[in-house]
Amino acid sequence: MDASLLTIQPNAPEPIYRQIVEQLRRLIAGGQLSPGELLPSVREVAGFHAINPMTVSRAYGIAEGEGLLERLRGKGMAVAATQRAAHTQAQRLALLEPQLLALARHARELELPPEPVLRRLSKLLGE
Amino acid sequence: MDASLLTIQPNAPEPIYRQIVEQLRRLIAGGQLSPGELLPSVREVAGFHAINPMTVSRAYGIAEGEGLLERLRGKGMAVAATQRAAHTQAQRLALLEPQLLALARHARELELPPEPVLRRLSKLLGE
DNA sequence: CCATGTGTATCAATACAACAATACACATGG
DNA sequence: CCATGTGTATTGTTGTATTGATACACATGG
Repeated sequence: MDASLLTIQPNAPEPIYRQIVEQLRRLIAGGQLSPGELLPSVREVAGFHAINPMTVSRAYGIAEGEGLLERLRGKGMAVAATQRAAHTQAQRLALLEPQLLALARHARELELPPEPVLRRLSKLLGE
Repeated sequence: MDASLLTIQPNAPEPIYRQIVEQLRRLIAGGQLSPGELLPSVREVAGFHAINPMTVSRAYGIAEGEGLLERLRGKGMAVAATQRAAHTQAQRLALLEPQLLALARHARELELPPEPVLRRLSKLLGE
């Protein structure tokens, strides 16, 4: 894996370390990261995105605590072998559920009918 | 408007005062709150949701600064008369755009095809 | 052996959010 | 007039979170 695969937005309200964790979770579930695959080092990610190494370390530590990654002493962090190559579609969809719920709630507050929302999302998904 | 119309999640990562502002923005754009309509008082909202009055005041102040609300001295806060009764559908859809973009990006990281995502959202919107 | 590469423990600095307790200016309504 | 209702400025405190700088322990590989 290359450090450029990660997308970091330093100015987003969501903290950087959590952006990394969530992104790792999805990339692993989706199969873009395979079990055993070595991740870029803390310093490599930090240098590439101009952030602090400790911020990356924190993200890695949390991901390890969740069983997403495992430490290879002296080597670095790798995708945990206990992770399946890719989750089922239903499992992956479940990871989107909170976001889908929030979106539906906001659409209701905006009194938006389903169609235009679905149409717009459909367009964004097809790119 | 009743204080119960607002939904507050004290444990959410998003700060309370911003939850209120964003919610007001959508309720006004959607027309559930009409121009001139009086909002529940700071103390009323705070009491109902067991939060600090100053937190509500802060939200009201920001909403006023954005032109969503206006102060009626001695009365309280009301939906600004400059707000149209309801925005056009396109305007309201635009308020969802950031969320839709994030959702599309996450779906791509999960390697999810459009169909199941759209199907799930469709179900949530129709309730 | 030791230079080099891992991750990270530790401490500090900063910012932010929420709460609490007042006090104040203002308008309303009896 | 004045009790009561608005919102808000002020000050202080608390708790949490985020990021950063530094130094360290450890394993690898020549």
